[in-house]
Amino acid sequence: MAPNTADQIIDETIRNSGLRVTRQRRAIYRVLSDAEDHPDAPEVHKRAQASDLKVSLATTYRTLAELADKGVVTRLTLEGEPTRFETSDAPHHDHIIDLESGEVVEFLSPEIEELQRQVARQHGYEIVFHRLQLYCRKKT
Amino acid sequence: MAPNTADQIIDETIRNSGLRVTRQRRAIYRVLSDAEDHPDAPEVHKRAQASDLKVSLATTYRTLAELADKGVVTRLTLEGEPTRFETSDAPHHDHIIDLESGEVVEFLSPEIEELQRQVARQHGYEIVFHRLQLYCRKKT
DNA sequence: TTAACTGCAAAGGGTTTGCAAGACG
DNA sequence: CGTCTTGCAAACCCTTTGCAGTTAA
Repeated sequence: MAPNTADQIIDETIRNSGLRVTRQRRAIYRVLSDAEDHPDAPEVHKRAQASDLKVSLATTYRTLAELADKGVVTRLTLEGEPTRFETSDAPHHDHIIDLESGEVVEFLSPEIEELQRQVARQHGYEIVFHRLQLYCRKKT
Repeated sequence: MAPNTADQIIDETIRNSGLRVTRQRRAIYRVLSDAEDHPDAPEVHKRAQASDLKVSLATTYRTLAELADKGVVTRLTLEGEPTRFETSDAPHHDHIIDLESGEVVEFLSPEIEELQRQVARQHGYEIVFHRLQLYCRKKT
């Protein structure tokens, strides 16, 4: 029977990735699940603290790295700032970064994705993953 | 009268960016000028040493940062590795990263560029700069 | 001459790791 | 219970910085 509550889904996600389910990992993954934005590791740590449990910063880094390696979480590496994280459950998307506010907007462009595949193919490659970031300012 | 030797062009480039021309900066910029690949700062330092002159690592970092801020040099920020550098004199291009060998291949796609502009516009933005990286493996 | 630049060595910031104690399965 | 995980603190790596001496213009 399929899991039905958010918590069950979280546990399942962690377990399916081959890791033991611990309170710390649950708390960390939930932070990303709930996040509207794209927090970095210290920020995830801070939010995880806000729950009942005490999670160390080391465990936060370790867990984020593990989950990212398992593909359950995605690293967002921006120019000149610490790595941010997001869950991988949303469909694939890329990012617009507002240079003034730092806000990050997600977008999806199947046309660009297709052209990327073509470009890669022309060079004898196939894409494993890609990063597309548009550093923008609000149009006047 | 326009500069005619490679060395004169290098000096001109540095001077035009508003910086004094020093032997260190000349050596550092020349390393990037000559590079076929995309070296990081310690590698640029190592190559600059290979010339006559002794350049410190601190100066290498400082110079690369200055030249990047002036737009003469471009930072290449890849996933999980130190920042690499390239001169900005080549026309704009994006990068394919070979995950096996670490090799970086440059490519150009006006179609993708145009689609990017459209996407940004749809979200009320205009692009200041962008990064597109295709992490690939050789097609079998 | 004098403001800009360099080298050195020490500091910094983000991230990782060794180890002993604790918890999941 | 055995193994995986955690917390702590120390270590790490890449990069930046303060300062005294040097150099381009």
